[in-house]
Amino acid sequence: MDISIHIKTGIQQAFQALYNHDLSNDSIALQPTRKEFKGSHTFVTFPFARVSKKNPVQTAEDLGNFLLTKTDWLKDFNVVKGFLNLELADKVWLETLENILNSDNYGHAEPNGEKVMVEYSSPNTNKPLHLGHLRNNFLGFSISRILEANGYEVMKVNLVNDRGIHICKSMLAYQKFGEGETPESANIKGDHLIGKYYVIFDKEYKKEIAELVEKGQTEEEAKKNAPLILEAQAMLKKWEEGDEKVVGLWKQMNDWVYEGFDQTYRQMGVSFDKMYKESNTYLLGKDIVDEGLEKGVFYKKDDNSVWADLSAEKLDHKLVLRGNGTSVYITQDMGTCDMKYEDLPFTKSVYVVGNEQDHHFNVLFSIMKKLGRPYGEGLYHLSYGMVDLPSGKMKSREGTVVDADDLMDEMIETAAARVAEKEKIAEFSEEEKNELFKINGLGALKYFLLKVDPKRRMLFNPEESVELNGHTAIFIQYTHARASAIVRRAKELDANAVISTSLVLEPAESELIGLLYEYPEKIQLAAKEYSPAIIAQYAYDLAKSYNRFYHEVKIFDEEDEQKVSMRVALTTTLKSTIKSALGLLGIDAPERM
RNA sequence: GGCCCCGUAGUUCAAUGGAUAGAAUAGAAGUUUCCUAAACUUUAGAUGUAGGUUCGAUUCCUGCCGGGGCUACCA
Repeated sequence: MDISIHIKTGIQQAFQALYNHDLSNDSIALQPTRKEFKGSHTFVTFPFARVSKKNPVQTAEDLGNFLLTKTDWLKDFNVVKGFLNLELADKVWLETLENILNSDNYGHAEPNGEKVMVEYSSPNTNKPLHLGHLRNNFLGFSISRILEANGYEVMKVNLVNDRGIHICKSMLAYQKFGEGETPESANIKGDHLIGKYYVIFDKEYKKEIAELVEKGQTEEEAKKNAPLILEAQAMLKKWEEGDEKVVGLWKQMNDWVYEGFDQTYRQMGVSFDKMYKESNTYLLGKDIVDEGLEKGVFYKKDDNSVWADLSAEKLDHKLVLRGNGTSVYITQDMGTCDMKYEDLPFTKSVYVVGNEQDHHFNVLFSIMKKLGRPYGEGLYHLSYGMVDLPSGKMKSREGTVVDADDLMDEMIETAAARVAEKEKIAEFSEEEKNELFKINGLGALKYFLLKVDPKRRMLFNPEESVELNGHTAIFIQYTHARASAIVRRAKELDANAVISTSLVLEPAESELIGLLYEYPEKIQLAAKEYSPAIIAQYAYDLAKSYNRFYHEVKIFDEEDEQKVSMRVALTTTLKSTIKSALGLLGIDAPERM
């Protein structure tokens, strides 16, 4: 049972009794009391002065007195200006703590019957994943976990861009310069091998352009006339016609790439329930164009091209079918929308895609709504900003792209260097050590990328992210490990982790429970706002509060048996909530480190 | 040009329209070598700019300045 339910119901009753006014549940906003005042929950009365027809202070006094006399969960209250600060009775805290302890999946909602599809990752099969993909994958995976915790049935999907001219570029370069090389023979991951040939294509292509320019062509002409690009285009045409040789090569190279991706995804700790491939979806959507014409959502120009007029939404006019009857990107996306809905009749569909496509999704969603799709209102673009590095911007053309595999390896190495110097893990086996370093390194990476508001462009500092102190995953993981140590020791001592209701809470303890009570609400909020950043902040707040709590408790633990068991109960609770919060971010919480 | 996003301590990030704008890190001063931690305490330091809306604005609205993105019959 959530504490705030008590309070909200009480306030509703008070408004009914005092002012004969029905207050809706949604209009009651409670906020944590500032630490310089007594109390845990604060109700702001300014907005209700016109209902009570009294000044905010008097309103707060009246409410406080009503709650104190008519309910049994309030210990005391104080009023500062229009702020009503509530001090809850000890039994409320104790009940809460007991609930948390007895609940298997505290903070997780019951199934709500709604289905949601989350699409993320969206790699191209012509090159390996890079730093930007890391933010994408972590966001997508974390959002999926958060939605699940909120009771949604979630389907995670990945729409792979496995066809098109850029794929042909890699294929062509391989055909010309590959000499039958394979991932095994070259001893590199499949996706890296393909990426290598994509770079080779670009290099050779540039050479050809330079030659043509020297012969008098303009740069623009040269780009169009270079033999390599013409060959690549011819290859794409053959692929579309189903040419056996081309398709065979395509399949072969795709297999290599997918093998490489699998490895990368496993390392990231993300997974998908279904893979979609553009080679299967790129022809979808033409029937929707016809439908849109019938419904008057689209119109046809003289040259037969089909357009959507979205000028009313400030989105201008958008082409949805070329004059020659072939589709554009958005045609395919419209079709994919419907296809997804057939796979899972969702109420929400989340697209985790970079903010450079904000406009595209505005257009797509607007069209689907106009077409009257039942899921139209549930379409959501989880847009995120670019990730910068201290060294500067990433540019694929200039070879300054940070490879995801390399970065993850480096993170693990750095974490190993930091954690190993602590000499606290001397008794660990090599295997245990490596496992721990992996958990630390990848946790640090995930946490750092997730703690920032997704829509903001952010700076990723690898060094800072693996600090043992500060706002980092390792700090939180370490807190979890310490909590685990206390619980372990308590078990050895046969200390009973049951709460005695006669206990009086020390300030540090009630503060800690006060933090814990907010947990379900935080998750709820995060799901609504699609923000793992809030979960990250919360995990950190918990870990930090543990330091204060720990020092307070230490003073008592030899003399006062009861306080020891309270400490164990609190520690157990803290441990499981930290673990749960980290779990929502896709981060492991080690038992020992 | 039009449209969208972002501007908060030196730096990296917070803040459902609420109280004195929070953390972390770097800096300054002090205590300690005990707890699985070079830790703990104290201190200094910020809302780009000009208006507007209201009991109250980092938050909402308008102009300006700065950064980024989009504005393809590319995907």
